[in-house]
Amino acid sequence: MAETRSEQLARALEDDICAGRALPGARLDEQVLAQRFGTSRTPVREALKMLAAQGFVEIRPRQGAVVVGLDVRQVLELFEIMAVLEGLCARLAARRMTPAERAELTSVHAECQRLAAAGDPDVYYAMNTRFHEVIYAGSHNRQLEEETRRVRNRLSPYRRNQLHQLGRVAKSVQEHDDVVRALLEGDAERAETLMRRHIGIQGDSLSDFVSNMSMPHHVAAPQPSLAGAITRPTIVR
Amino acid sequence: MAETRSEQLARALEDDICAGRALPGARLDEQVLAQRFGTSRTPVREALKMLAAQGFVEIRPRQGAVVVGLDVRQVLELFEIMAVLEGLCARLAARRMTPAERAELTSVHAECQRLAAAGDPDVYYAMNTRFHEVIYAGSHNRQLEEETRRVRNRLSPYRRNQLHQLGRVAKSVQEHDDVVRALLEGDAERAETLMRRHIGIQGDSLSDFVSNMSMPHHVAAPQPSLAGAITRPTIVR
DNA sequence: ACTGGCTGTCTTGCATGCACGAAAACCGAT
DNA sequence: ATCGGTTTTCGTGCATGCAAGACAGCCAGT
Repeated sequence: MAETRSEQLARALEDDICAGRALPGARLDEQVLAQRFGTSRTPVREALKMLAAQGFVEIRPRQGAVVVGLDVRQVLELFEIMAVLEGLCARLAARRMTPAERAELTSVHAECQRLAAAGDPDVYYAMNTRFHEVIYAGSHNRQLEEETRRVRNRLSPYRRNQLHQLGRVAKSVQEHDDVVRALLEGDAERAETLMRRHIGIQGDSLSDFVSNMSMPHHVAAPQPSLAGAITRPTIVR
Repeated sequence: MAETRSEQLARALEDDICAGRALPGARLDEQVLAQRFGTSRTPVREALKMLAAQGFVEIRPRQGAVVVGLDVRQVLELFEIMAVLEGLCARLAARRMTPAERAELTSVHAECQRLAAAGDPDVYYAMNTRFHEVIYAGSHNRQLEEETRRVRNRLSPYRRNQLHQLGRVAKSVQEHDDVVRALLEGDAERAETLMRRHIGIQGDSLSDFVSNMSMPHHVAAPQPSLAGAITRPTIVR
């Protein structure tokens, strides 16, 4: 297998963050983590450094690591990036997807529609993620795939509840439908535009989102310097 | 100052890589680096982990770290990303740049023109970088700014000689001119399109570049597993 | 009571030590 | 001489130890 502990830890911690088990602002204590994972502090530290380099945690020298808390502005900034990245994925996918991939897309999209009708936003959320993943892969651009996924993951603590907006699921699946059509027709330009709109500011999902957010759960860092001020009791799990 | 050694090291190493002092494929020996920087291996390791997380180096467990060597395909992939990111910068900058920033842009652009006429590609290269930086900043989107710079840095080992192409400097500055015009007119759409073209595949800079490249200097990793096969003598400086 | 400084405690940052694994060096056999 | 297997060597991965810095609590002074 040949995977080092620090990598395992990094993945585990990133997962905790993305899944919302470690909330923004939560303190990540080296010793506690070391103990939880049954290692020494060293690999924990290395994992934290990696996550810091990717923007998932913030390490303030001599003050420890906390899960990054993004304020509204920063979230919007990331959405702007997300829109063009996903847009590019769609553009490239329209040109490059293999027949098998197109079939996969169609099938996942159908599943999305089914689950949307079913009505559970959380279940839909999972399939929605798969839908987008299929398009990332369809771009046949690994770097882009990784980059896009990374930004997506950074946002994930904040989008969790997005689909709980009334009617948002229906709208999402409708937008997917338009994207799929463009993709299958090979209309790269339109696919990109539609995807951008789906993710980006132009869709009203975002403004809903913002108004809902203004401090996502309870924590957050309006000023970076305040991020750690609210030192909550190291929950993480 | 409050900056940890591992951060300093990370910046120093990233700089070595971007500046071409550490070539793709070069082995980064922990002990050697530790000695050079007068520390123990620990902060060196942490720095390497950070760089690995950002895609600058690759750490193969138990086999040490090497500067990432991108093959042609991967470079093209990154250019595709670069194009949309810089395009977004331009789009946003067209709308958001302050008068002061617009003045700065104009002035840097003028300087570019002057240096282009002067004829030294390397001097122009530096000013060209500043030009793009002004636009990153003009986007008023910090996340985007960082992200774009990061991708740019990852590519930098490969673009160094790009401008040595005959006539490339003149073309570059001409494209800048078009971008600047769109920016100053506040034409976001056009600014984005032009910038995309400037960076991306549509400009012929890239195909020139590719034909010139096919293994940038001597090293490279067509197959990831081969990356370190060519273990060159740990130059780095 | 509130502010400012001091001290103690605790966590981080870095150094060092040790063991496992991989590559290189070696060696005998064909 | 080349090849397969062994041994040796060396570098990495992780554990541990130690010192400096940050925060909390305490105390004195206003």
